[in-house]
Amino acid sequence: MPELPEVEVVRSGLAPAVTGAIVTGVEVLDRRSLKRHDPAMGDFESRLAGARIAAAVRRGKFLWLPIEAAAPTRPATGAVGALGAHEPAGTALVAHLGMSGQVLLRTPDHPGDDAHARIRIHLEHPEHGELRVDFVDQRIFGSMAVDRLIATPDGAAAGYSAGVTGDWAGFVPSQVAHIARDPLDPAFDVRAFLAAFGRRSSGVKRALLDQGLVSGIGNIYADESLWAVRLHGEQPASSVSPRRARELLEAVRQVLQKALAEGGTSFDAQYVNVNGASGYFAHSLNAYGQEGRPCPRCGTTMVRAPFMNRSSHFCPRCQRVSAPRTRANVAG
DNA sequence: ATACACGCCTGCTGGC
DNA sequence: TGCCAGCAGGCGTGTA
Repeated sequence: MPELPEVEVVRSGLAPAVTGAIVTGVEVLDRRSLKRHDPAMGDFESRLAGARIAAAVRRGKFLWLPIEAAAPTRPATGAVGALGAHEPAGTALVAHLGMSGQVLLRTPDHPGDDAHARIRIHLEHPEHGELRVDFVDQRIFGSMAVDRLIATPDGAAAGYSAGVTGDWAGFVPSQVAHIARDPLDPAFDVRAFLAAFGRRSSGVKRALLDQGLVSGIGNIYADESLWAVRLHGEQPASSVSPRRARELLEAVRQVLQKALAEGGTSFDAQYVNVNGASGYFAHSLNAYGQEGRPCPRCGTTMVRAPFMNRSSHFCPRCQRVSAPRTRANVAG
């Protein structure tokens, strides 16, 4: 369930069940799902055993659960607030769903019959009792890892956690540090984004998909956002005026928020929330997967074109590559 | 720093 | 029926 709305659906479903819970057991059924776990952190299972989960946080498509270890693993010298900007501040269980990952919340007696269950985490929650979190991932592009938390450069909360805050709030897993804030993050720097966007010579779609520039957007929501503002994905980002770039950003925000309100996009049972239920945004798609159908705006037949080893979907009439901005046509 | 090709995995679909 | 190419919502690395 890869893009921001789908990951947020998982985060919000997970949060009330796991916050405050203690890890009572970890089963790694396929170690390939630990490919992003740094062995220098120690054994994945024993790092988690006995830990208490403090929250569920998301930035872009990354999800993490800050944890308090069973026993202190660092000297209690100084308060958390006194930590230097680059000092480790605890750890987190990091999850990325890749292309086909699911995080399913279950009762402990749920049959473990998923063909692609890779990791099972057993929890004891003070109010909800025993729970099980199953990480299911057909293609194994996703992963789980225990990672150290490092301070955010801007000091702001590292990601979205629905207002739940703690000492971990200004800290991001080291493997997520290079990921830009997402467009729904209150600390998202619009001016910095517009400046960086305007310096890109590559097409606007490639720029939207660059998680180091702006996170959370994948192929579906890139196509939807570009359709909304009538931009062709191959239009060089540097040729788009700041005003148009701002409109694009606003379209991205609206598309993500609408998808989130509808529970995300599901095409099949592969993409579900923590209870295994599908979202409804697929019914609201205007561009993605609409090739051969009329453009909802102008009626022209929508097309699909190869793009970065996958596909772009757009209206050939509404969305055309325009001439680069020159001094002449900017002035005129 | 940015830009781009490629690899990582499994399973389904459509064409032959 | 069988086989195989092509396709799928993502990210990291290596190379210029």
